[in-house]
Amino acid sequence: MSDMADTGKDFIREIVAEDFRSNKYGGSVVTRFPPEPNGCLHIGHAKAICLDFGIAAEGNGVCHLRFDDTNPVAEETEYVEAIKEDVHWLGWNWGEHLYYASDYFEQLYEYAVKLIKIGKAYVCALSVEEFKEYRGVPTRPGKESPSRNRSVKENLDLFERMRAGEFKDGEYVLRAKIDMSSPNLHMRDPAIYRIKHARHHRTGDRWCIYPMYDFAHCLSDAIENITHSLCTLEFEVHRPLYDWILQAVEMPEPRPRQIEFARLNLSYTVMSKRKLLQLVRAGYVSGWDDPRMPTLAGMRRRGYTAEAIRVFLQRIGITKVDGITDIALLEHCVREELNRTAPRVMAVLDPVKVVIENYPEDLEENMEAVNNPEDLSAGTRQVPFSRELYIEREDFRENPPGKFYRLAPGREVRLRYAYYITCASVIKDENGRIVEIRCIYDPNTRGGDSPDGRKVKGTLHWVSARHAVKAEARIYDRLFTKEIPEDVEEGDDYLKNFNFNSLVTATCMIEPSLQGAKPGDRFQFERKGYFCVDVVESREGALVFNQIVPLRDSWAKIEKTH
RNA sequence: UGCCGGAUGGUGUAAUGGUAGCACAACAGACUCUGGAUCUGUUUGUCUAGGUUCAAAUCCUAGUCCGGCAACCA
Repeated sequence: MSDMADTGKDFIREIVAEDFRSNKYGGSVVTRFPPEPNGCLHIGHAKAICLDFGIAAEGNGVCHLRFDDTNPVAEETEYVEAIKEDVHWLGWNWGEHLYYASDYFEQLYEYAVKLIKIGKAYVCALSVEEFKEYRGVPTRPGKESPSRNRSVKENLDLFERMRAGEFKDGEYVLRAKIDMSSPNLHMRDPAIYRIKHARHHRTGDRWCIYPMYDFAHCLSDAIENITHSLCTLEFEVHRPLYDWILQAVEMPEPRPRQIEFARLNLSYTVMSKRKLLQLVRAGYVSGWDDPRMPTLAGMRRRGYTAEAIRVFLQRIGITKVDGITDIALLEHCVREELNRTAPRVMAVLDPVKVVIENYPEDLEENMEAVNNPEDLSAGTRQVPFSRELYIEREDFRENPPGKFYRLAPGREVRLRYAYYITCASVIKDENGRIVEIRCIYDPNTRGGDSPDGRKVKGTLHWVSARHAVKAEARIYDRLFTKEIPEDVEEGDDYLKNFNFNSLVTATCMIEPSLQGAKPGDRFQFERKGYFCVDVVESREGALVFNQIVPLRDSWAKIEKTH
C-alpha cells in the first residue's frame, strides 16, 4: 500500500485509499474490467483497463477480467480472444480471475426468482411499444403496467415458463418493481430479463432468457466480491438501480461501489464501437487492426508501444470532466519513448538521384554511423557509400526560399556520416522534372567533418544507389480531417470528415542493414520519423514499413507560415 | 419544462480556505553531423454575479453554459 498517500492522485484513487484506511472492505481492493465481447478494444478501453488493473496493483489487490456476455446476438468468441490479447499486450494480468457473466446465469436466475418472491419483480406482458409509452418521458411520470400487480404465484409460473421456452421473443419481460414516477427513467420498473431465442457463444442453447446489463452487472460484481466497480459517466444514472438491486436481493455488506469517470475522447478520431465497425464494414479502413484505427490492435500494428500508451493515459489522468484530449499528446509520448529506444537508420522516402562527378566510379566506402545518439551502447554500423546516391527530393531546391538550408545549386551540404558535397548542376527530363543532381564532393571531409573547420548548414540523409534496398513505406495521417469528426452540418455525418489522405504509400530506398528487419521491429528513419515493420503484410525481400509517427518538423512549420 | 453530472490558459490536469503549478501545443532563442533530441525563455487560465472570511479556484446563494439519461444494448 505504498502508493496510498493522500495527494497527487485522482478522485477514484482517493476513494479507494479512504476505504482502505477505514477498513471498509477489510483491506482488500478488487476491481474488474468488464468488456462486452462484441468488438475490438480501443484506447478508450485502455484508459479503463489501466485504471482497473492499475488501482488493483497499487493496492496489492486483484483485477478480474470479466466478459459481460449477456446479449447473445451481439457477442462472439473471436472477440474474447482478441480482447485477452489486447489486455496482455498492455501489460496486465488477470491471473486465474477470468470470468464470464454467463457463468452466473443460474445464480442470476435464482436472484430474479428471489425478487419475484418478495414482490419486487413481475412478469410484464406489454409490447415494446407499450413499454415505451408506459415509461413516460423525463418530464412526465410513467404509468403502471397492467401486469404490475400480478400475484407472486403467477409471476413465478410465468417466469419459469419464460425460461422453459414457452413464449416467443418479446412476448414477456421480467421487470423490477420500483417506481413508475421516478424522475430517473432507469428506476421506472426496468426490464431485467428478456426472452431471446438465440444461441449464446458459451451457453449454447441452454437459455432462451437473458438478464439485462443492469441486473447482471451489479450482481456479478457482488458475486465476485468486487469492491470498486469503475465505469464511465453515462452509467451515472444507472447507479441508483445498481444499488437498489443489491439491496433488494439482500446482498451482504459491504457491497461493491460504482464510481464513474469520464471516457477518453481523442481529437481527429472516433471512439465508438459502432463507428469503428462502420469504418471497417464500409471499407474506409482495412480492418479493426488498420494502423490508422484507435483500436489497440491498430495501434499495435502501427508500432505504438504499450509503454507509450500507459504513459499517455497516466498523463491525462482520471476526472469526471467530459473533454477531448489532443492526439498530439499521445504522439508526443510515442516519440518520447522511441527517441530513447529506436535505432537510427537512413531511408529515402521520395528518392532523387545524386551523382558525385569527382567520386571514382568503382569505389565503395563504408561509413561508420551511430545507431542511437541517445544510447551509445547501441553501437555503430557501417553504411556503404558510392558515386551514385539517393537523397530526398524535398531536400533539393533549385530556387531555395529563405531559411532553406539544404541542397541547392552551388550550395554545399553534408551527407550524414559521409562527405560534404556541392551541387554543380541538375538534369531534367522533358517535363522539367529533376532526374539527377550532379555534385562535387570534398574528399577531405570524410566522415562528415571538414578539417578546415568550415561549417555547413544542412545535413542530408542518403542511401547508396548501388546498395539500396527497395521497400514500401506507408505514411499515415490522422483518420479524420476535423478535430471533432462528429461536428458536422445538419444532415451530414462524421464520415464526411474522413481523411482520404490518411494513408499514402511510397516506394522508398532503404540502407542495406535494414534487409534483415523483422516484423514488429521499430526504427527511426533519420530526419523523417519512426517506422515499424508491418506484422501482417511485410515479407522478406518485400519489406513494408508503417510510419508510427513522424519526427517533429520545424522546417515544415517555417515553410507553411511563409 | 424533469433528473444526474460537469465547468481552472488552445488542450489535458494540479492546488482539498493560505504564492494558481505541471504536461502537451504555440512562439522566441541557444546548441546540434537528424531543421530530431536537448536547454533557456515567452504568451495564454479559475464560467458570471453576489455573499462568508484577514484570506476563496476551493465554502454558501442565484444564474449561465456544456454533457448524459426516454434499447426487451452494454
